[in-house]
Amino acid sequence: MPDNGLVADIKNFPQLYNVLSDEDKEYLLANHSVKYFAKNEKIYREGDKPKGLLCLGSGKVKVYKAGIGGREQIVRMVAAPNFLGYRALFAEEAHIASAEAIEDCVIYHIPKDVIFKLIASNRKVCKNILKSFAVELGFTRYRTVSLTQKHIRGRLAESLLFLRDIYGFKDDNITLDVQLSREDIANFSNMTTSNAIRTLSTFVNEKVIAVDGRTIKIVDEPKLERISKLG
Amino acid sequence: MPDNGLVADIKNFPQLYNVLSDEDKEYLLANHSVKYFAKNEKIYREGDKPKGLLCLGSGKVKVYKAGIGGREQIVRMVAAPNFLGYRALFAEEAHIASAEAIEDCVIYHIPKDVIFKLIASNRKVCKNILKSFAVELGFTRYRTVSLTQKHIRGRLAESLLFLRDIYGFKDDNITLDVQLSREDIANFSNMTTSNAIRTLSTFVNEKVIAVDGRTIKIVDEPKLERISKLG
DNA sequence: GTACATTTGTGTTACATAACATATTTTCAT
DNA sequence: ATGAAAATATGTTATGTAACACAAATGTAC
Repeated sequence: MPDNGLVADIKNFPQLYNVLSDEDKEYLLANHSVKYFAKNEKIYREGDKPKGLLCLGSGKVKVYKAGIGGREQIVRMVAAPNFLGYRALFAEEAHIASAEAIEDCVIYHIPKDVIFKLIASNRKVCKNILKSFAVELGFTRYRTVSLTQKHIRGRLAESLLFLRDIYGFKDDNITLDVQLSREDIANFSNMTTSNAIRTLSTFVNEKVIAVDGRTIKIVDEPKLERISKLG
Repeated sequence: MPDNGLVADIKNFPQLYNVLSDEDKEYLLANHSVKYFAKNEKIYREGDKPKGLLCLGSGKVKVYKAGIGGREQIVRMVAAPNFLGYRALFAEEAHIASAEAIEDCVIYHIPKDVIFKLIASNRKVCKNILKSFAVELGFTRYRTVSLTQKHIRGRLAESLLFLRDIYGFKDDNITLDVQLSREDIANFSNMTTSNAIRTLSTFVNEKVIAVDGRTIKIVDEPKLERISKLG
């Protein structure tokens, strides 16, 4: 059992469980499995065929694609609770990205036919999945524009703000509640690791952020927003 | 009436009409409207609230976002028949992109409550929309990686191949069945207009394509694929 | 505790591409 | 037809960032 404080129970996955009828709840409880993934463990790989719907119950996950020359691009950072790897399932294709735990994770696996039955019997399930898609497509399109058009400083600032939006702060309201390597930060911001390190240093010098190892504090949020906006 | 040879009838929109029960078909026929858009006419704008589901019955549409300094980025090229502007509807947000007809278009408009009723009463409608989302999210993620990582030649080659995939060839099996300005090609390929023009010229010199005004012929398809792959 | 691998940090160089300038051609309104 | 505006074409320069090289710090295995 991972020691992340959360009970490994699909009842804690509101997007799905909370909208079901009592009958469907029973059906779901009897027809899903719980899986644990350790930090750095791969959850699925590009090319794998999805066998069902994954729900991230607790932990954090990065979803990334191999680009030109093996350079990896992180296309999604996932916080719990959230659907995972569902694009390939509903497109009826193989996965076009890989997913890796960046913290110990609990994942609920719902077989393909089970989730399709639930979608058919419950309109809210369908609506929630549609909404997840719609929100994620919006995010992805937004990112396409900013990753291609913003300069390094703007891209990095934006990425830090996204990490804040996705994972939030620790109790001090300033420390990002996620630990990433410089390489991950670079792959999320479409830049080389060198440039991510260099630009983080610049931000520290400008007192926009504070860095201690992999711990990042956002010291001057308005300024970071400004850097992100300006591009 | 636009002279595009297609009958303006939602019965010709298979993703939706073909999967409905007789009862739902009647309901849909009685509860939708048909709209015509001339070439270059805006269909919706960033910030508009969607009032229903749009279905592109005939014609061609570009969907684009305003980027840094007003620089526009085409995020989707749409061929008929296809859903349009549905992301904002299901995300329950305003449009984050604009849509413009690049040819005369026929568009069916289905009010919000009508489409949600159809989704609730028919599992195939839901499945088709989920699939549209899944496919488009896949496309968008793929694009994010190639637009950020490929070099100019690779990006342009890939864009031309996407136009082939989306709109196909004319009867000669070589001429792309879509007419775009150099600026649109640039905005679809994430480069300046100058560089789009320059690189198209290079491709012509290398006998990969042939250009006559806005008409583009793909002369050496394998070579174009190679340029796209290499990046 | 030492050796080794990995991650982080910094300076330098090379290069792709945006920005700019300008010319030419096409389109369109009158 | 004619002038104005828009689109297309091409050369030059400036600049941001990747690539490379290397050093220091940190983590890990034995």
